[in-house]
Amino acid sequence: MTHADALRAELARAARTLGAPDDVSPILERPRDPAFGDWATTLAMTLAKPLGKKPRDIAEALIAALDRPRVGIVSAEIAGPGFINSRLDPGYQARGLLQILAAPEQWGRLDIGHQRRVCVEFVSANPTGPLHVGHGRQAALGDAISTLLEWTGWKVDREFYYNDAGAQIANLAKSTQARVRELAGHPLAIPEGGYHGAYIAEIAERYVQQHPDDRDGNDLDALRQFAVAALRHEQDLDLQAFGVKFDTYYLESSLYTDGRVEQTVEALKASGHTFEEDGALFLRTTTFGDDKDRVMKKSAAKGGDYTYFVPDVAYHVTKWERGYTRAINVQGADHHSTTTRVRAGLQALGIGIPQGYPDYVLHQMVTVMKGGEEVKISKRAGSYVTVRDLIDEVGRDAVRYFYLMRKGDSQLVFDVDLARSQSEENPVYYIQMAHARMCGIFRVGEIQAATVTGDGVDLGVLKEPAEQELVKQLLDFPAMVKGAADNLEPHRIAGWLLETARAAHTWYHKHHVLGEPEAITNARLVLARASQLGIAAGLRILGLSAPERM
RNA sequence: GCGCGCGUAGCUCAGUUGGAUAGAGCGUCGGCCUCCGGAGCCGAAGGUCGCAGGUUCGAGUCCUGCCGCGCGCACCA
Repeated sequence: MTHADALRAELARAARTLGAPDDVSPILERPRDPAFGDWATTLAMTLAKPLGKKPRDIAEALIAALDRPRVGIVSAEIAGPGFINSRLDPGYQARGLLQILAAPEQWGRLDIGHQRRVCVEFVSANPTGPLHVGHGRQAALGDAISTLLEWTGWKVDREFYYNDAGAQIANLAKSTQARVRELAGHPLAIPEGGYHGAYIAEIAERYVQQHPDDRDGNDLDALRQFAVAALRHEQDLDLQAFGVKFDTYYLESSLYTDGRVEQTVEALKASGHTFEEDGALFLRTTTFGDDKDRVMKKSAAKGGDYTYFVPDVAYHVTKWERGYTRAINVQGADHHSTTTRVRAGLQALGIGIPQGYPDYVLHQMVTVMKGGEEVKISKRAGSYVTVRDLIDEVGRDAVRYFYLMRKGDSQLVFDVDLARSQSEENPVYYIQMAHARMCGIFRVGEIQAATVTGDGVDLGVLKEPAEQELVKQLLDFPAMVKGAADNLEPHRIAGWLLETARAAHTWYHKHHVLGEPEAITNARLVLARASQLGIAAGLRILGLSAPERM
């Protein structure tokens, strides 16, 4: 239980003595201006209507009813239309830091999920090329969202869905074939819609080395397997460089080989939500909110294949059957039309899957600028910037932070030159520097940081404004983690880290820890240790390193 | 045309679920190194929160209508 929880409970108790309903839930805010105090509540204003009294009168009665010493309040006053601004005893407030020192691994963790299982699917790139900057955003987002859910008590599996079946893979095989034949002296003939990137030619060269008996590239099946394996390996290396690990790789092709696609189609037919028209099989998705019905199986004239969303529905059935009561898919906004279709398919099956299943976190497009011009991302034309290009140029931590510092649903302009030139000025170094500085204090003072527990230390001496700001900022962490997890918005962590780093730098610059009177030094060592641990915790959620020196 | 997202400082973006005088980074300008790391600190300039209405004690935030940008709207994936 944090201090804010205790304060809310006390406010609610006081409110009930005035006749407020039992379920009253006071809202606490940090005032924008510290001059207003440490906490503000709008409780009196929200009670004005139900109690039929003026906000300021209610505020007065509330203050009188509060057991102030119990929650460390030293002063409370009414402001504006009915805010109650309260100030806390510095020592009382700072004692919250002891929670961080006592159990650093637990700090900021909550149990909302009760270890229920959730599947977070992200990246899921077709194995038809290396990962580009758009996949990078997904990798950073998906990984951070997964970690946030772990911190709030969910049992998370990170899953990568391989679209290793279908038309794009056929294109890949034929493109590789064209390159193999080029090596054998034939004119280059990349098929319509094929892949032109240089990496295809490299794969072709290796194919010929390992398949000397097929210099003319006649074995399309072997070409396909070879190319897919090569590109999966490439993508694995990209993810490794980015520090992202998956628990499960699910292959689309397996849905065909184990009969799940057929089973799903039969079940949908049996549900009565399908119909045939012009020789094609349709799912009546309009019943479930779609704006038109969708083809499931193409007519014989068009090849008779299933459209892509049919295996996608079968795939999501497996998520449900594998025990994930919650599923989150991180995807680019260009795929947003699929959400309606997949959900419609799952509803049509009528097997008890909840309506909003799965959740989607859609992120807007990433535009790449290089040399002052937009780089058009086209795998087929072979012009794009890969995740590994970025990592090589600005470093893993900076790339991750860059992706995560803004909300997913705003468009992201990734200016490669800027990211590179700013690498010295990048906020991530500012944050990591704050962490390193805190570590530096212990290094210089030759103090084992872990031995600082705060036992017997009077934290009431942390009275400087810069100290109190830093204390409040650190103690806000658990609430901020909860907000970020509830909304699946890791960028809130990035913002918190920046503010915390700023508060830490300011404090560090104004006040010394070592060489002060013993009582001061001891209290400030607690604050330094708590800052170091708090910043490290935030960095860890985003998948960034917390260096002890830079 | 329809659906989703976005429009906030010169640029890139936050804005704690409707709160008080709208913030940060970069850029620009001006200060600060005997001092636990200057990869830092302090300060200044810079805003019609796209436009117009509405809801209420109170709107950048919610509703409606416009304008602009992006992405979707296949028997492509």
